Amino acid sequence: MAGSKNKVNLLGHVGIDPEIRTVSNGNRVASFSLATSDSWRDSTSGERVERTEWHRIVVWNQGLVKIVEKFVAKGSKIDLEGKLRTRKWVDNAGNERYTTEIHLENYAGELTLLDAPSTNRQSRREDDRELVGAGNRPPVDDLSGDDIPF
Amino acid sequence: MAGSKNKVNLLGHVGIDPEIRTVSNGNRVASFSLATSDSWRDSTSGERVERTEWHRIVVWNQGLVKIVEKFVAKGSKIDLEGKLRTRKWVDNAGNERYTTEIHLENYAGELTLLDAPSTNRQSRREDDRELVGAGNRPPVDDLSGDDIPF
Amino acid sequence: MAGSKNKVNLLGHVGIDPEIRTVSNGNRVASFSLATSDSWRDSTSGERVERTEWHRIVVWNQGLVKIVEKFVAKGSKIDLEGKLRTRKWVDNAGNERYTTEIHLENYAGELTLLDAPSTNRQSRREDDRELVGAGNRPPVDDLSGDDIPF
Amino acid sequence: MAGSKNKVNLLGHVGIDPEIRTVSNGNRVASFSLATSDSWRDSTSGERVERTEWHRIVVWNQGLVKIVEKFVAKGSKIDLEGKLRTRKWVDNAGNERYTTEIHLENYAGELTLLDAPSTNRQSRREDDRELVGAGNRPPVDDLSGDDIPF
DNA sequence: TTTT
DNA sequence: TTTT
Repeated sequence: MAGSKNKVNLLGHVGIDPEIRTVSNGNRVASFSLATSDSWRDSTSGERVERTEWHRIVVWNQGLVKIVEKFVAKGSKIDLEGKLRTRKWVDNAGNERYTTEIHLENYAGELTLLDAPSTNRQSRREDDRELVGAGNRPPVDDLSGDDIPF
Repeated sequence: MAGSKNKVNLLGHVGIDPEIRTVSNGNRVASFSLATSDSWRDSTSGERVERTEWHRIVVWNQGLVKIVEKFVAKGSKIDLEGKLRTRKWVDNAGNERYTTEIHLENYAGELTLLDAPSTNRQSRREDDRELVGAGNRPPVDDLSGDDIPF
Repeated sequence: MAGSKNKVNLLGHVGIDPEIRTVSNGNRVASFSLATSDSWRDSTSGERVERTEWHRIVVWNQGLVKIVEKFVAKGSKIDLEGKLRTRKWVDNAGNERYTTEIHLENYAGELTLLDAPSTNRQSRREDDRELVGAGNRPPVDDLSGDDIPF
Repeated sequence: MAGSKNKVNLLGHVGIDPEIRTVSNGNRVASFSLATSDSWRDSTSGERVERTEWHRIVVWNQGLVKIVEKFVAKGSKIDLEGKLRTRKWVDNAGNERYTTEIHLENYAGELTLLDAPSTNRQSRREDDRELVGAGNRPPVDDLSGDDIPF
């Protein structure tokens, strides 16, 4: 309504079981990576080339979090609609960094399940936990309810 | 067609006069930043809050580059459709970084001009040039024609 | 969510001041026509051709109805997102007919105002009323609340 | 580009094997019906209600016609993007009628196959032919190349 | 990290 | 006329 529009529509495969956290206002937030792929014929070699693009998905809508929890797992094929959001964070060396994510805030038509995952949500959440403290990754937001826009 | 989809639709204002470069295969590439804004009522204070989101746009389609050159300038209101692409680059300190951009590769319906810019493309390209070598910014691609997918 | 998707995105000009009616459950419904245009170069004559397409818009969301009432008029440029719905009706001769409309049911991101209308909603509702009983037009729905899906 | 936009995105199931015709300029055109479904909880009875919406799809792009011919059949699940077009025709009684269709004119990203059809294009074209001359249906276009906009 |  |  603000004379502005910010929409992303992706259809692809989920790369890993979704991670679900609880933020300070008590809401739960689901996040996962989604792969889409482009393919084209190389103009010089004439051969078929394929490139995979990975997208970071963050689900804020509480109804959708429940659906993700129940039905989305590694390998799931889904169609989703969200908005782009670039977050600033500081890495271990004190450098400012930016990570662009796709945020799902509304319920209506933002997530379409296109097939059942191979392993129906028998999540490897335990294994994943190993990764959480690790490395130089963008931290997950732990915003208080105050400044969450949805 | 590959059972996959990667589409972004943005409507907003251009933040700076587009920069146009020539890449090694002779093609020209236009890039600029686009602002979209979200507004919502804060749940605790009840006050109206607004946040601006900046997006990095990269135009590969040669027909669209011409249109950008002629009609798009700082302040232009446009609607565009492209695809998400995250590029890896290395900053001055040798760290790997990632920048997510919106790429416009096709002509059909990917750019809609919604009003005339205030200063009709009297670009400040000279001033901009100062910035090019500078800082810790993601470098522009200078891909050879071989690995450009469009 | 039902493994199905039905979305329309139009950007164009409003052809006539919106008509607002009250349906039997007390809700108000706004409707108007929107024009979009295509242009292309004719392959044989080489001349530029343009065609205007008219779309019938029906706004069910109560918040959007208020916005339409205040800000949308003949000549307004808007971007909207809705879903296709084909309604069956019977004309004066007793023949079954079908009319396809774009329905706006949700608030989020379904209507973007792109400029102020020339005549800021000084509606010609009186004149329009003449047309209501007339002719062989698709009747407006006067559904009870029971079978309205939103 | 013309300051206008007309896009439809549907994801659903194909209702019948596509029909492919050759028009006067030698091009082939594929057409079929696609079903999408909406479901919601009735506000008075509290029961789940579902409604199916049928869409008439017309494929003009020659590359897409080949893909439809090979891979799309009754029951196929597909995602498509096209534009709305309302055609006027005259029924047997001499009355003007209108039919709204979704036209696919461009190749890029307009058709995504989401699963294999049950009966892999063993079309019932013979049976379908019975229907062709029949009834009070909107006639298929047999436009000369001159006035086809794509 | 996904999938075809 | 499809599908879940």
